[in-house]
Amino acid sequence: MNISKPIKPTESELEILRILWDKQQATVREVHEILAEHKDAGYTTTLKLLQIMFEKGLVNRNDSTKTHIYFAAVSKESTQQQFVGRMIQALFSGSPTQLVMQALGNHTHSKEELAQIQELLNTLKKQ
Amino acid sequence: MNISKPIKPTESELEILRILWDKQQATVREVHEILAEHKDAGYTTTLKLLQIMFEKGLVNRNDSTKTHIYFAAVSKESTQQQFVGRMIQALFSGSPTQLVMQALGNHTHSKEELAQIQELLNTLKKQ
DNA sequence: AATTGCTTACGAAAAAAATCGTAAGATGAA
DNA sequence: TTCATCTTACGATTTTTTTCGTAAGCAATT
Repeated sequence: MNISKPIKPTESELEILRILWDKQQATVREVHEILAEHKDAGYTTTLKLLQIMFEKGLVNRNDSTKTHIYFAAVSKESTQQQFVGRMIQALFSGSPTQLVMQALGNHTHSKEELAQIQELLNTLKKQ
Repeated sequence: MNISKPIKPTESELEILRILWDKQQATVREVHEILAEHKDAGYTTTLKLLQIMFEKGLVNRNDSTKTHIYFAAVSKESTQQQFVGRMIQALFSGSPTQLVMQALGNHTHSKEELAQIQELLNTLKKQ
């Protein structure tokens, strides 16, 4: 059980994690190619970032092959939770409800999505 | 109409904005005293931060008195919106619903709060 | 074997953010 | 007036994050 305090990914690290969550695994080049679509930094920048993330324990890698393969070492869910919690503290006076209201009221949701939220809400009300 | 792109406050700037939103206005010393409860940095650090925020347009100040008085120049609401939007993009694949589900399901809400959410949900469903 | 092109490692520079030290002016009390 | 205290301004340092240049190894092709 590794209950060490969660490492907070930086902005750029988050971009990379996003890619890894999406693809499950990727080489530096693959990550870099995707990043390059939106921002422009050199290949070694991406490499270095991945290496730092590896040291921090944000990602794992398989280096049995010459071209290493990287995986996210932190789950999307726990990272989401970490950031949402942070945001609730920093911007919503510690009130999760206020965040829900804001995300619900100021963004569009399809009929199906509203139904999905309703379902969760029903479950919560029963407790 | 000032539609210049929103300045993204840094972590420390956010802490200060929080105080200003709460108190409406404050002197550097007041802000500093409150900050000092939780983190420890010198007075001039707080002063400098406020000065930088003033240059960026995050706060305004009344300097007609020797001891300047600072106000938030950006609203809590728009800043919340900015950060929530960012988070939806960065961590929830652009889906506001997913954020709602997470904030709803993984945090506790009182009976009254759930009712409040239900109310908003009803309004949205009618549209 | 030599060349080309890819890879990792790694130190170091650049940029951004946070912190602090010091000077100088104002104010009020001694 | 003089001293102590508080204030702002501001340059400089420190710390964190991001970016890059270069060296060295490996593999395929010539």
